[in-house]
Amino acid sequence: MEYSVSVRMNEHLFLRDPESTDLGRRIVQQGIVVFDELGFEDTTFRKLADRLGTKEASIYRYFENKHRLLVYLVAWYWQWLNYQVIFQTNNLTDPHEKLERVLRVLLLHDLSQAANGDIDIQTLHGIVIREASKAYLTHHVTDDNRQQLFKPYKDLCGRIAGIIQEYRPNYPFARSRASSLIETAHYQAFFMQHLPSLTDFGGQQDDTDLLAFLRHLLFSSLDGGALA
Amino acid sequence: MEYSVSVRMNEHLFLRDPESTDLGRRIVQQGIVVFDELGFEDTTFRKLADRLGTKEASIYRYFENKHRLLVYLVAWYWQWLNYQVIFQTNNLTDPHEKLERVLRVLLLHDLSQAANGDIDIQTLHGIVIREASKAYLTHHVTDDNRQQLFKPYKDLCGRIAGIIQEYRPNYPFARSRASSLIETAHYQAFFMQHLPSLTDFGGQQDDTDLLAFLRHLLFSSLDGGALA
DNA sequence: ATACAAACGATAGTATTACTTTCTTTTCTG
DNA sequence: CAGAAAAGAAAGTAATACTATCGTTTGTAT
Repeated sequence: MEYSVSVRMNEHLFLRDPESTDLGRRIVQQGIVVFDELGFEDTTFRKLADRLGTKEASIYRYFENKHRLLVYLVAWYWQWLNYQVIFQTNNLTDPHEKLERVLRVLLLHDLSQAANGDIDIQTLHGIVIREASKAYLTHHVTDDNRQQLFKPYKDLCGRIAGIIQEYRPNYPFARSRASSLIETAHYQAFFMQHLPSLTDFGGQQDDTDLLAFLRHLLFSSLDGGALA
Repeated sequence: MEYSVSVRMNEHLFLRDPESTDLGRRIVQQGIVVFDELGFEDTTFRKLADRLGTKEASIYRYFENKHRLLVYLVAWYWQWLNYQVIFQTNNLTDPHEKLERVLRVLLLHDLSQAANGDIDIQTLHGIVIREASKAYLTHHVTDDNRQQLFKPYKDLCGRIAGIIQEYRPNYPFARSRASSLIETAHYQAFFMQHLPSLTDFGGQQDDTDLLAFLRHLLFSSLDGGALA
């Protein structure tokens, strides 16, 4: 069973394609490790270069700056996740069951073994939870958007919104419902770990309760009654 | 009618209380303007100092760094909002009506005139939408939390969760529901403005539809049926 | 009115960051 | 095996994120 995805990434996401060379792949792989260990703010290309036994200048040949590296990693994650959603819902007919699978994919349930080459999905998931919103919460979001940097995220939202429409054709907020589902899954996971009093599942390792919350929130909004 | 709130802010939020001096108040007031114009990343104390006709060193006497200034502004906003929720729901008995008011407060409906001294609430609201999550999405969130920097946010969530419990005593996710309500209100507003295809109210000025979405999402989750 | 402290202004200095440039050597490819 | 692409190495620059010191102003208590 080979899950390896080799989707082509948008050219604006890098200066030189990191998938094309050994150093490039190591930058991405160790980039994930360094972001995870130091956090986005404290990460520098210098530190990453030291860890790779190379020089800053070499990394700059692949990515304009660390923000672009983050955007690349996050985009890669969304593309991978979109693929997982396709894979897990393809053979299903019941939209309810499809949404159930989407929920599990978002929490990376049963996907840890879906290893992909040298990318550590679990660690990348953690980075997405803590750092992904910094990819778009910038002053230059409009320029970045014009360069299609967020297309993978939009594609994933679009796909989930499509399933929502299948499940309930008259629901008028499919896109917002999809994006809020993804976002809610992530910061609730963050709160659960770091600011537990903002959740009802404080300090748990297991995300069974988080899944229950998301499931109830999703289906009650779709099954529920009166819409303005 | 005087809305002016003079709540005491947590001492860990600053080095010297900015409310105690003229320069301090101007740092806060112009800090909002500069964060709004340049965004958090491109803001520096140097630029803020230039605009104030003072020096970096003077600002450092009030705030350890710009992250702390952001945390201060965001905390101020949550405190102010919490006060508004209290004010707007105090005389009400119907929890449904209370939640309706909460929704409107979150979107700053009918509050623009609730001016507060030299703080521009509308602009601060914009900063909270774009930058607030950077206050806690850091590597040092646990230390910051230990210093109670996020207490105002927690207090607001706690208050809203309390109203949710009043409305539906058996709902098991009141805290998560409250925090996800606040977060959803904010990034949907951000998406609406900057990444409209992630929402169903693309590019609108008016947030009537956003309010409708949030209302439906909230009440369907609370009025809805079966809970696991 | 004066004395004392607190606040502010002004200057300078440091380590680090976020790059860019250039040139040489290695590695890959046809 | 020739040429191109990639990587290594060294150096440099402007800006950032502070810290330290010291003199002057301003506010406050007596």
